[in-house]
Amino acid sequence: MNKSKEKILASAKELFHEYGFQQTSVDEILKKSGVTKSNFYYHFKSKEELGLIILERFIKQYEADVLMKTLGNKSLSPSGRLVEFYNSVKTFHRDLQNPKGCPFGNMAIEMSGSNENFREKLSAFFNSWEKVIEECINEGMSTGDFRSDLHPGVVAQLILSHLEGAIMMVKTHRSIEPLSSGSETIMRLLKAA
Amino acid sequence: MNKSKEKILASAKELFHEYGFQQTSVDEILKKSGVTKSNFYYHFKSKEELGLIILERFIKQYEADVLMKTLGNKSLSPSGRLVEFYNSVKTFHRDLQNPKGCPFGNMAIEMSGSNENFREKLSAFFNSWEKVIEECINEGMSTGDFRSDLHPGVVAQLILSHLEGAIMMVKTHRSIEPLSSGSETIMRLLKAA
DNA sequence: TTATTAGAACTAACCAGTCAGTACTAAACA
DNA sequence: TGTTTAGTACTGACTGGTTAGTTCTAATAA
Repeated sequence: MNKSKEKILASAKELFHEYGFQQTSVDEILKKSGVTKSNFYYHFKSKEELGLIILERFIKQYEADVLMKTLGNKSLSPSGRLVEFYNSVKTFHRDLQNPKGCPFGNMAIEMSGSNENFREKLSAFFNSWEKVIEECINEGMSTGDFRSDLHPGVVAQLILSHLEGAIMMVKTHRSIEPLSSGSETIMRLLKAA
Repeated sequence: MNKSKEKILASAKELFHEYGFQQTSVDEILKKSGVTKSNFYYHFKSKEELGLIILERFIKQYEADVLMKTLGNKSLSPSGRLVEFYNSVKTFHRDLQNPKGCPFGNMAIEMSGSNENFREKLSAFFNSWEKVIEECINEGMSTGDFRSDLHPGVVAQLILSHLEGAIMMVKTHRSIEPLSSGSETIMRLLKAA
């Protein structure tokens, strides 16, 4: 059931990632999904509502499919988890013919200045993402995986900031290099002496 | 002379930074600058041409007013230059009531996927920015300011990626903290043992 | 004279969003 | 059994407004 609604969600998710929220018109979503405009407004009260629903879904999916399976994988060592996390991010961005950037980072830059609903959701998600990294770093400092002369929270913040910036560079230079070489350097800088 | 042209350039520069290129209409630029539409198209053949000219000007201004005066200030030690650079970036973003993000990073995310002219200019600028950082790091490794067990180019790339990501976080969280604490951590990680 | 500016009317495409009405299904009723 | 009712999903035509860009005439400044 709700075949049209799911088609809209799937098409819009792709278009928002590739072109951004504001640069994607409702008509383009309609064209891609093959749904009529009136049906669209039967399922969603506005384009903004659709965008927020897609963002929420994407966050939940990312937490379950990426964060929990890499940074939260307790069967690996803390440094092994971080490496796995970087690998999955690299795979996500390398598989694209022309890199579309981080869905969350793109939206944060595009929407934070003009829409508080998007900004608040993204700010909260970045915080929780940071927390997941922090836990991994904290454990790695105990086990001796990582140097322990820094605050885990500060290191986690640095890792996430760097990741978002590196993905921006991947998109701008059309090359995976800034992410792969940057993540390797982060791993080296974090190694215990 | 060219009073109208300069007014257009100044108004559009601010609007592009605050709302982005695509989200700023020509009519809004006209309203802010007090120039008529026919006059606008007398000076610029299109909105895209205006955007590219503003980007070029902004790059040159940034290289002269920020990069050369901080990272290129040979009267300071290499680590002193890097600290000065971070200070000037922090000041730029802290002075804003609500942070608008990095003009170059914003534009890179907004335009890289849809306009090759913007993407190429931004990619080239990020490369040259990286080179300026690399020179400072390289010299700092010789003087003993920085640890020298890493390639200066790779470190420079990491610094720039992190900076852009941190500014994204400043914009999203509406707080300067990710940038100030991140830059401090970078300085610590780079210190010679 | 030549460069610049003003003004206003215009186009064609696009924008988000609305509307009255249709089609189908399934349960409730009599 | 046949009839009513209700909810869900859907449609095509439409509205009012905005977009970048054009075309004209006429005034003003260097």
